[in-house]
Amino acid sequence: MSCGSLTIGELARLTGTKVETVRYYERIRLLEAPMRTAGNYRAYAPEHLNRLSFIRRSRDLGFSLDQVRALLDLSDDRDRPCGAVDAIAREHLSEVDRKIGDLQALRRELSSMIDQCQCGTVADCRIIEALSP
Amino acid sequence: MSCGSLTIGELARLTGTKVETVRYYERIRLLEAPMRTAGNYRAYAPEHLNRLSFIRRSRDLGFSLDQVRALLDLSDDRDRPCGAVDAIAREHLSEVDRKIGDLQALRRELSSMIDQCQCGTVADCRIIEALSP
DNA sequence: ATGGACCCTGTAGCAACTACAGGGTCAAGG
DNA sequence: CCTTGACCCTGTAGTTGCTACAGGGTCCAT
Repeated sequence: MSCGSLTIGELARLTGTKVETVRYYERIRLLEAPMRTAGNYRAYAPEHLNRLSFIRRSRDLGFSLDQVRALLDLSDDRDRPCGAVDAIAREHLSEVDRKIGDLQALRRELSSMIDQCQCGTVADCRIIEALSP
Repeated sequence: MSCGSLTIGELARLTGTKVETVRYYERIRLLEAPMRTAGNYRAYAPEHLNRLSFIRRSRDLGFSLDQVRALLDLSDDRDRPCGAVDAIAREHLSEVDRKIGDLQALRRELSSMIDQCQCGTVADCRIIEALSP
């Protein structure tokens, strides 16, 4: 596309996003709707590339779309103190910690279940037994 | 409810499930549809309680509904060798291990981001910077 | 002018529930 | 006997974060 603007496919490739996902982000107003060409194609400006990169990076770090929205809003207001940003990140961190803890507990249970399996018949399978009431 | 049968609410309470979830399990044919009373209420037998307890316990251990379905099928066939049960459990364990690894990597990134935050203004916030392209 | 790669809208699907709306049933108390 | 409130019924739509069509239009090179 001419004049430094990008098609949706180019934007998607540059950010490692699927085209449908870009349109989805527009629909839920996470990414601003771009100008259209004469043929009704979306024409993205460099700001859109920045914005979408930010979104992808946040998503890769496991922030929810609501959290990403909040981070985007905050990042636009350059003079504001960044305590709120910190709070979102810390909240997410403790969420991740909780998930890790849950999964580790689950892992212990699962693996002790598996260790007890003698691989005989289902009738005396310790795994089935462990799952039964 | 009389004669040792349970209402959906009783079954739900006994298994720590929501009533809607019990109905959902019936709709997707994970839990067999029970008899009905004269007033069209579901009347669950003790087998249903066993079955649902098994489902809940499996779900709590993070098995997917498809995996639970497979485990239930296997557990019904008492004479079959239990290798298939073991395989499902091991597959799930490695999935859990992968998730733990992913979350730990993510945790490291998040927490180093947070450590760098000086809590000044958004303009020089390291978290926003780390998320920006 | 025609082929193929791309783009458009709109809708439906995934997992695994959860939350109504709008009704019917049942048991206890007055 | 009647009412009240707790429970039950069906059916549908919402949640999160996409993904996958269907059925069309556009653009560019050959």
